[in-house]
Amino acid sequence: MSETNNVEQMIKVMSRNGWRITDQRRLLAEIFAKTDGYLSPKYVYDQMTVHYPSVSFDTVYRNLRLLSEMGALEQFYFMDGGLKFRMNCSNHHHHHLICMNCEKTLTFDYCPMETTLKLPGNFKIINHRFEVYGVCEECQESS
Amino acid sequence: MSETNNVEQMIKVMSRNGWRITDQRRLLAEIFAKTDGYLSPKYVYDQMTVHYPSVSFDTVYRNLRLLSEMGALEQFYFMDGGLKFRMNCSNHHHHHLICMNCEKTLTFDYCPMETTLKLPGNFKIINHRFEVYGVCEECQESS
DNA sequence: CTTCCTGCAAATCGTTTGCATCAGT
DNA sequence: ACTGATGCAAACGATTTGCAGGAAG
Repeated sequence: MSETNNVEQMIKVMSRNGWRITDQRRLLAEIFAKTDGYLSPKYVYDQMTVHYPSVSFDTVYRNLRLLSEMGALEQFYFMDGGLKFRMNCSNHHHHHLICMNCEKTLTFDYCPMETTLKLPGNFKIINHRFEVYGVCEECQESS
Repeated sequence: MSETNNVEQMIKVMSRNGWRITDQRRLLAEIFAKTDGYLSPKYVYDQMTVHYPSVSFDTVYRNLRLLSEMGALEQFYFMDGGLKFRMNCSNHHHHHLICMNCEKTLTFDYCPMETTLKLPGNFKIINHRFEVYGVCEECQESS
């Protein structure tokens, strides 16, 4: 099944970059593999303590940062400025549709920069950000 | 001139909401009136200390927050998660083109949500965010 | 004169760092 | 055995809060 594949792929990325595969890192990979959507450091920490009560917050942070530096995770600041991480689907450009309640995240391919966009000034465009926020079907039902 | 108008308008908003007009708040209004673009709390604080060396950081924060709560300022988290404020042009929907060097900000009216946008899931759309980041003409020249 | 605003200091939150110990290779 | 990873505690930056004195209405 693909969850296991995702775990193995993340493990492989770490190995390839010369990292040691510790229990904490394997657990981290599993947590991200079984969730679609952005996770906060706190959520990841809470999940880890379930199976591994002695993990420390800084280990979570360290590994989250290292994993995003090597491209296995995507890093992202939410509308409220909070930092989140998710598995990287780096192979294609995309944007996100985010549930404001459960924070489940779906990707979609439409990109406003692909249209001929008339922008003011003579900026050299470098980057852009486009996200849609809403409430997903399940969260609408359960309210 | 319009800078003065903007100051008077912000002062009026504060008065109308039953706030006292202190020197610090007048100065705050002047700083925002003479700058287009997003300002960080630190920048605002530095500007205030120029004419008012004894202001404290928490007064700046308090007033920035109060001014955005009553709608005179717009609040915004940048790509790097940093908090910024700017005068509110609330009368029309718009998005921003932001210089990554000097952080000057231009507004533009194009909105990707106005097109017929095919999104996955059955989300109830509530909000969206679209920003373009680049380098403005002046900053391109001076590099 | 009353109430709100300010400035100080201290608290808080999220994140990072230094260091001694521990575990993967 | 060697080196990198962990956990602890402490540092850190950004923001918020409690409180006593000071200024706006």
